[in-house]
Amino acid sequence: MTSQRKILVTNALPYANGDIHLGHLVGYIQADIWVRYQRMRGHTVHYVCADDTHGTPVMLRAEKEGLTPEQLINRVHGEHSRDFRDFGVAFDNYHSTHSDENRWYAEDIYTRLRDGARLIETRSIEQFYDPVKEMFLPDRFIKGECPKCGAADQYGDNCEACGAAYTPTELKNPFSAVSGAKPVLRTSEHYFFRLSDARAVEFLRAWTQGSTPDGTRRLQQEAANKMKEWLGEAGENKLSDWDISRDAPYFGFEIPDAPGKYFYVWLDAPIGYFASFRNLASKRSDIDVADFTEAGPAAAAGTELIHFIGKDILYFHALFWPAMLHFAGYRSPTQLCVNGFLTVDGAKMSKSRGTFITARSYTEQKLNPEWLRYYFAGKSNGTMEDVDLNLDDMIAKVNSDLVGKFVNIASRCAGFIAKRFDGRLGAHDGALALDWSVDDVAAAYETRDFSRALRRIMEFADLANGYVNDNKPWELAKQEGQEARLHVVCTTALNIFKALTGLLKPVLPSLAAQVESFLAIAPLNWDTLLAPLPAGHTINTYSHLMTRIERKQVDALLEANRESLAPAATAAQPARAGTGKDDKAAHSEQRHAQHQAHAAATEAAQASEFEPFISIDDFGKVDLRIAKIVSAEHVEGAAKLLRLQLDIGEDKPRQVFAGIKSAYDPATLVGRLTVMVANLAPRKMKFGLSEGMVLAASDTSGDTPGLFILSPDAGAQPGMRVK
RNA sequence: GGUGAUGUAGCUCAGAUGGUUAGAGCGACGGAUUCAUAACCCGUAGGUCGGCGGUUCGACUCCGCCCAUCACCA
Repeated sequence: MTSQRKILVTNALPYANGDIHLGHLVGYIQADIWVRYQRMRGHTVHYVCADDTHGTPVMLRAEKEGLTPEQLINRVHGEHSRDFRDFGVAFDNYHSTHSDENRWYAEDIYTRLRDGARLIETRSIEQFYDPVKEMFLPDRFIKGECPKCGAADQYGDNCEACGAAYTPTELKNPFSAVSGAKPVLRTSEHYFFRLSDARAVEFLRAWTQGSTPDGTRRLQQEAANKMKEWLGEAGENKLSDWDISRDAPYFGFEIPDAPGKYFYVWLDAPIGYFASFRNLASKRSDIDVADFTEAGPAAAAGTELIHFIGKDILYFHALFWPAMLHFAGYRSPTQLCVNGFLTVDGAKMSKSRGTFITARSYTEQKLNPEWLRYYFAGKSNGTMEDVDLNLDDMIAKVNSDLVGKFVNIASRCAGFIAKRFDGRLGAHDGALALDWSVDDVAAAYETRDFSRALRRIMEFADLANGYVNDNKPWELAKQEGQEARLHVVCTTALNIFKALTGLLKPVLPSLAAQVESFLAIAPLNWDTLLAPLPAGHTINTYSHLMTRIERKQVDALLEANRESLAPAATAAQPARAGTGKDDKAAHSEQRHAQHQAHAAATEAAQASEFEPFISIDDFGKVDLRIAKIVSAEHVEGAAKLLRLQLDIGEDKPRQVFAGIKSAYDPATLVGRLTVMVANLAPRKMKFGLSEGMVLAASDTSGDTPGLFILSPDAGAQPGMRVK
């Protein structure tokens, strides 16, 4: 650690479709803090990112807005750049995957994989094609009825009603979410990266479990375990080849020697790291790109490549990406730093609750970005655990730590220095040497356990306030002959304040800059932060460094992000027609932003209160019957199910599995009358055939617990039709 | 359904390799203080460490089962 490190740090590329929100910022802020810390230690860090611009969702969204994809991604690039800048996320370069550099790298890596490692092959696959729109449809753009449970309006990859996974070709009555047309099966030649090749599997097994040169794990323990799961035991081969091509029309790069075939967006997305870096190097004279990107030179130069990503895209960064690089002769990543998702007040971000908070709304509501940086840092411990944004906690934490403790030190001493000593500092109190052991703060920063770092730093802050309290400068100021002592006490407190500022600087760069200006000092680094300022040094006039968060500001923020139920309902409508915001999710359900956006869309659909009208004929299709519960019993091995035998006036009772175990003791159910759907398609379950469904009420939002089955009034008989 | 993670005071979280009365910050309450945007300082109360069982002289810490939450996979 004594020698100077040379590190290329990247953040996951946000997709050029949609705003940056607080969920994104968790990972960016963590990376930015780490980068700033490394620089304070004197290491060389190049910190790059870019917009991820390719793929069907961007193409369709641009079309919908009447723009070319280039126009759309240019606009979004501006928005994203500004959002990151506002939150102090200071990339050296923020580029785009739709760039010459990226095309060059994508083609180079591809051809090396094809001609060198011979890991590319083509295969014919059958895929749904939209004859109206004249394009092949990604899984998420095909909807239909679930082949397992028959639920309507399900996506092409899995059913949200029963959770079943399947391929789009298994859907019943499929339709294109783009045009509504009935898709037809068409054969197309696709290009595959042969991840299942023994060389790739062997390489990944070693790579994922490996360590960085200084001995830390390349992947966090949890991530490494997950990879073991995906890779399987030695000898096993659980990886399948990766389809890296898409047919025209597609917004992306055409594959060399393959007219009409385009690189799948996830092929060129991580390559964007290199593209952005190369673009940076083209503007600077001090960077040798090969030292960071090519296997031989990188090893010789001892450079590091560190990716900060969300756990949703671990798969891409721990399997495809390192394998692509390695077998194309590029250097593979040194380390992956994986962060969890953001929840707000313990729940997924929600548009109806206003907790799907965009970066822009945060700054527009005049909240201080460093509040959020401090709070996120306090919740970051270097693991893949989800981070919860508890708004009340954030208010308390920021107000108490930053304003009450930290800023207060300067605030309570600066006046004396200005008024009594003309802004000149005195001697430092020998009784309070700044011989703090900041090594554990350093170690905490290094391992991205920012929460631990902040705890230690706040202990130092308590020390300072205790010192001021014990020495009572306000009394010294009134006493004859205590001028010198007053001078020492206030100077010492400000020296402590300076040290604290240095320690907090990676987290609070803007506040630190204000303090550096106030104290009239050069930018703080790790080696200078503890040294007391020399006696006689003149500081500037103190002005308030940070205000408190007020509850009403947070409420206004939530209000600004809240989608009322009415718009949420209308938003859900076009989603059914396939032109709504679910487009976003189509890019890849694995993606962080999309993942959360999709969760919000789902939630919005649920919050939409009622489904659109159906006709009486539609209702007539549902055969509801009064059923008598003949028997009820637990099902061995099932967590939620009860096995019911229901008499509906037929020869023999129907067997139905009902997910009501949590709410009902089987013994109390026997003999009861309830209502069942008698013509629901039978469903084969692990425990046997389920021949219907009993009706039960519950609050789908989960706010009100409980599950309540229906009962008819007295007099109803088993088998009676309900309508 | 499978796999993994998590479950510690009202809230947010710490608690190496098992060992006397389980910690911090915030909040609450009481006191002190007035330099500081009611901040700061001192103190008090609060937890059967998700539940049950096991291993052990001894478990929050190890093992098993169960419950809850979350994630991934199917």
